[in-house]
Amino acid sequence: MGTVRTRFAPSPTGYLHIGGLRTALYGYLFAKKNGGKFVLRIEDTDTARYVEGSVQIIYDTMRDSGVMYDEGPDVGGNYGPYIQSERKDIYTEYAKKLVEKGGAYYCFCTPERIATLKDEEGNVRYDKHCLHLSKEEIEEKIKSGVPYVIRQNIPEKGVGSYHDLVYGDISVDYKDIEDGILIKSDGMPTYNFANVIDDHLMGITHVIRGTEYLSSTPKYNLMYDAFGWERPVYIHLPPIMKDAQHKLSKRNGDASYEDFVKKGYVKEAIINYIALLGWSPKSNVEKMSLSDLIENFSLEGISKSPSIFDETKMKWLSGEYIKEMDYDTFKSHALPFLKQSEVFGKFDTDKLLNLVKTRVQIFSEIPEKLDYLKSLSEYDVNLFVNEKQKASVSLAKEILPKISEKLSALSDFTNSALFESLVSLSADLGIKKQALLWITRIAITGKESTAGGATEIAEILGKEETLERIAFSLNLLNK
RNA sequence: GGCCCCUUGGUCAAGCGGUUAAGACACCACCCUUUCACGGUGGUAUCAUGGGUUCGAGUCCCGUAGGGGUCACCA
Repeated sequence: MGTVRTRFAPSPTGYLHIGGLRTALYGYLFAKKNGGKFVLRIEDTDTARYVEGSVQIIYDTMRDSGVMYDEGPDVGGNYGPYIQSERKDIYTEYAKKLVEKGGAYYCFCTPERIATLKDEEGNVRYDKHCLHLSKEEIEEKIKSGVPYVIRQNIPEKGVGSYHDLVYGDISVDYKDIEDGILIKSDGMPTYNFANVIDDHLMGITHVIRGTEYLSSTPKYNLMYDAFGWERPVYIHLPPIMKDAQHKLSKRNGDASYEDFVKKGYVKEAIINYIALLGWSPKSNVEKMSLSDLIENFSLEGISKSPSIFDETKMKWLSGEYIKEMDYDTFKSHALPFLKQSEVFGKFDTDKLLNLVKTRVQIFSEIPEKLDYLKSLSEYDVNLFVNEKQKASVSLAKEILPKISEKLSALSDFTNSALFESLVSLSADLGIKKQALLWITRIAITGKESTAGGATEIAEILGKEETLERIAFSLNLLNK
C-alpha cells in the first residue's frame, strides 16, 4: 500500500459537532501516525441543507483545535477541487461510465409512481422498473426532456461482505439494499455516489466515518468493484451519546467545540477528552497532547459500543491542563474571563489570578471564585464559630481589636509578612494560630470558604481595606 | 417491523479461556493544610440474562432482553 490518506468529509449544515470533530481527529491521528496525509473535503451536494457560513466554521474549528488538514478547499492540494459542488462534471462523467458498466441505470419514474410502491409499513422500495428500458427508449426520453435520476443497480442475489477494522466482518444481503439514487434529477450526486468517486479520485486509503455507514458500505463496494478500483480500508466509529438513548447533537442543544471554548475549557483538554471517548490508549496515561495522541494512537483501542459524553471528566482534564500551564499562558487565557468579574481592576490582576490558578477547572469559573472579594456586607457572625479550629464569636470579639492593632503597625503588607506577624500574635495571645487566622479570614470576607487564605486575601485587599473590613466586622459583632 | 451492530461499576474503560476483574472521572473517608482548592492515602461500586462448550468463561457458541444504526432525489 502507498501513502496513507484519510479524509474528513463534513457537510456544511451549520456547525461542527463533537462527534464530527472526533471523527476528524481520528482521521488526523491515523494519518499522522502513519506518516500520511489528512484531507478535508466539503460535501455540499445537498443544496437545500446548506447553511451560510458553516464552511468557515469547519475551517476555523479544525485550525483552532489543531486537527489540521494537509489538503482542503482553503489550503489546496493535488486532488482538488475539494468541494463537491465544484466537481459536478466529474460525477456526471463517472455516472455515465457506471451505467455503461451495468452498475447503474437511468430511471424516469415519477415521484407519484414511486409512492405507489409503499409497503404496509410505509417503506418504499424501488422495483427496478426502469432497469429494463431499451437503449432507444432511454435516449428518446432524455432527448424529450423527461426528468430522470441515475440509480445504482444492486444485484438481486448475493451477499456483500467486507472487513471493517473496528467491527470485523460485516455481511449484508443484497436483497436488503435498494437501488439507491446516485445522481439526482437536478444533476447533483448523492452522498452515496460522490463519496465513492471522490474517495477513489483523491486516493483515500482509509475511510474513517461513523457507524451509520456500516450497513450501507456493501453498496459502495459494489461501485468500487464495478469500476475495477481497489476498495479502501474501512474504519467505522461508534457514536458519542448524550445519554444511553440519545446521540450528542446540536439539535438537542448540546454543546459544540466552540461552545466549550466559550465556556472556558482548555482547548487541548477538549481534544484530549474526545480522543478518549471511544478509544483507549495502551498505557494508562490519559492526559495527552495532540502529539502524544499521534504517537499513541492505534486502531485496536477503538471500541465498538457508543460512549456517553461526560462533561465532568472533560472538566477535570481541563483543570489538569490549567494546573500545568505556566503562569503567562494561563494569564493570557484567563484574562478575558477575569475581566467579567466585578473585582477586576479593583485589585492586583496577577495576585487575583494566582489565587485562582489551582482552583478552577475551566476559565469561566474565575469570576465566581473571586466574587467574595467584591465587598464586605452584613453576614452571620456565627461564621466565626469553628470548633475544629477552636474559634468562636467571643474569641473573635476579643482578639479582632488586637489583630487590627497589630496589622496597622505593619509596614510590609505581604502575604509572608502578614502570616509571620499574625502567627507571632497568636503565640503572644496563647491561642491556636488556626483560630486566629480563621477569625481574620472571616472578618475580612464574611464567607465560610474562600479561594485563598487570610493573609493572601489581606495582601490583595491592602492595608487600608483590610483594616476597614476588620472594623466593620467588629462593629457587626458588637451590635 | 426487516437488516446491520453493540452490551464490564453512575461515566470513560483495561481485559483477548485460568487475574484478588486494571486504571481514570465522580462519590465517600482520612492525612496534609491558613478556610476552600491543590497534593497524598484508602474505600464503596461492574462482567444484562438464560442455556451450552470446556477441567475452567467477562472472554467461545446459541437463545432472550435492552440499546444504537439503517431502510430519503440527507449526509
